[in-house]
Amino acid sequence: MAGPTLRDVAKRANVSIRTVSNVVNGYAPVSDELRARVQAVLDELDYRPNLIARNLKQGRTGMIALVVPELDVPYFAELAREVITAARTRGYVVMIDQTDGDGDRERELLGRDSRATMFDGLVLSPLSVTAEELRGRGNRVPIVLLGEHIFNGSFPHVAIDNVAAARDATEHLLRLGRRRVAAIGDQPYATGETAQLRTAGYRQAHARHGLEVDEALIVPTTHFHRRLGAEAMERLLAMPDPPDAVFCYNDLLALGAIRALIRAGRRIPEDVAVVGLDDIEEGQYSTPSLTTVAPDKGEIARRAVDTLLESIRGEMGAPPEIVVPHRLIVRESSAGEVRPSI
Amino acid sequence: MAGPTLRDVAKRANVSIRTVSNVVNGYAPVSDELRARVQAVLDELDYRPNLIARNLKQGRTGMIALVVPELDVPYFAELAREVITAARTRGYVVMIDQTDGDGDRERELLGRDSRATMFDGLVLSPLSVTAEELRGRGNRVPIVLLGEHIFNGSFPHVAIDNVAAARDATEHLLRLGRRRVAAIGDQPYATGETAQLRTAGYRQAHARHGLEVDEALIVPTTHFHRRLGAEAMERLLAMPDPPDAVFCYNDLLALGAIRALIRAGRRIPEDVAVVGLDDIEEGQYSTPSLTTVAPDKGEIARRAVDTLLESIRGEMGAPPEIVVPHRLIVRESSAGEVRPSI
DNA sequence: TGATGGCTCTGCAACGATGCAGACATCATG
DNA sequence: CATGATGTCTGCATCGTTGCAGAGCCATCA
Repeated sequence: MAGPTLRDVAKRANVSIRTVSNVVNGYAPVSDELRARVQAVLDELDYRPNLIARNLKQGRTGMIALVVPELDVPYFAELAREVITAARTRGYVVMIDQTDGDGDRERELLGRDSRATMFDGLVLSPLSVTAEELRGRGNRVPIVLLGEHIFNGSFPHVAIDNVAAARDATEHLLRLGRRRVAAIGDQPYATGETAQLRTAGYRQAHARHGLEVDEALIVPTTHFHRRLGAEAMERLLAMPDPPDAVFCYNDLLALGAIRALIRAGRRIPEDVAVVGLDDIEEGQYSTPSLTTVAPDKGEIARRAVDTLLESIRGEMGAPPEIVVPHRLIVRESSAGEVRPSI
Repeated sequence: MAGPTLRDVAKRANVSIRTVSNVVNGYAPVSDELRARVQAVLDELDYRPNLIARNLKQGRTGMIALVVPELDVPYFAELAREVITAARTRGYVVMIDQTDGDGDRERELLGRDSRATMFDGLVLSPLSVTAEELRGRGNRVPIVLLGEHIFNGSFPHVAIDNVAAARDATEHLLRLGRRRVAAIGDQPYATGETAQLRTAGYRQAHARHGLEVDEALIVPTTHFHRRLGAEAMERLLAMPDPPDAVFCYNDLLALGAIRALIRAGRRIPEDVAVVGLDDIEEGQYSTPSLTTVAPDKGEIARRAVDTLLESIRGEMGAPPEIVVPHRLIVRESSAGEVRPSI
């Protein structure tokens, strides 16, 4: 199973190991004649460099790790794709791991037996691990954080402006004349910073329009999955004074909500308009297609990888807080007629 | 940046490097007193083993690579999740790469500069690379193939029975009384083996029911994406005698077809019943929810990883052809009333 | 002719860990 | 007391590669 090494090639070609290495890498000058002879033996034995040995010598692996909560959540799958692509164009490959939103698994990464040392850097989309934990564990692997946890400037960090994104989504609904706009996805507890930022944006939009927020219209969910979106929508529909629009904190919640609305016989957007956030491809083909706030995922991935590589090269000053643009994409789920404002 | 090595710890604790290694690994007996002293220094310096060096010495990395066409295609995302999970429980981590269905990128894997040698094994879901190419390149990394390319027994191989799966889907529609069942997704060219197997199953179902296949109802597509499913459906609807059911070769095509049907004002399943294949989560929440043939993805992943690990340990005889079970899941897109057979 | 420089090519050491064989001390046994 | 067994601990070699310093050799030039 084990292939030939530089030594095997050297012996067969009657040259030094070093010369074979030079031929393989094209580093030092080698006469054409000798190069041809060595190359012939390389071909004959089908030599492949042992990358592990090379990595040890050079102190780098050319691999970065991407850690996300769940790879089969479309947002993360689409993001992972972009990260892999961005890394590839920069000469890196990507190991992917999932934490299943399990804080212990996130912390494992920082522990003594973590495989993190095999990677030149780490892109982490954290759910529950805190900045203190990250800092405490004197981990030696450069890290870039993704997503929207609030980190106090200790780590480089790439995200959209969540407050603005939620405000844009909500204002879109208010401008359409909707006056009872619900919000699905708040997470009013320690690890729910992202959700709380979105709730803040939702409130800002109301404030800008001089409207009171009906607290009963803010429905928390423990996760951002389709089923929970559907359940939340059902609860909203059971209210005596149900909403005429709903802003869901991600597209999956929105697609679940749409499903519940259709099952309940409501028309979208005539009876209830729906807006999501993430712009997953599924939302383009759902019925109705989904209005959403689209983060620039390619840009998130590229900035994250670039920042990580800077950090790996030791070129980084203060950890940057990178804000990536987003934009509202209006589709059928909110494109219905505008009702007259009161 | 570089952390302390065994040598640093040994020097500080006044013991041999070897003893520190023994403490770290718990290999050889070390007296309690000495162990405690060494452990204290390990903690003090926050020693982390250099996994690359360990890998070099042991000749293995504990990493396998998973190569899929597109990670943001839900089927592959869900499969990747299962592979990562299966690998983790067996002590491995997973590097993921995408080929974008580009044959050259698949072949790169086998080339001289491939990073494949960094991994203990490779799970490959090939689109265009052939068995000959795989065999030709004397690659030394154990491989397991996923998906349904026909490989002539040279490589271990995990897949569902595509003919049976397609037959089950088609028969389901025929049993509902549908008589003009279309097929979307044939690929009548070299790299379309999977699609061709599904077409064969589609024909078998018709034969079993003593029905002729209307060749005009078989619509090929170059890829298995939503947009192409919608376009194919539009073409079918434009026919003078349009279908009353459609079997799509994967769920994305089916979801695209559903989208086109709704836009055209057709009722599902009353006017046209739809069946997909893959059982991606999205199909549970679409409107209507999607009848589909579900491969056991967890089993595919587990068998693939187990087979790969056997191969890595050199315990493999003839390369196994593993067939994983599938089952039909009936949902709204085909659950409408049964028409009387003619 | 001898010094100089450039071009090739080589051997040694090192990256940081582990396998192996053996050294040494201690203790029990005949 | 000699012997062997046992339990700890150590040093050397090694995994396959690359960095470094330098050894030859030839041509050039004064």
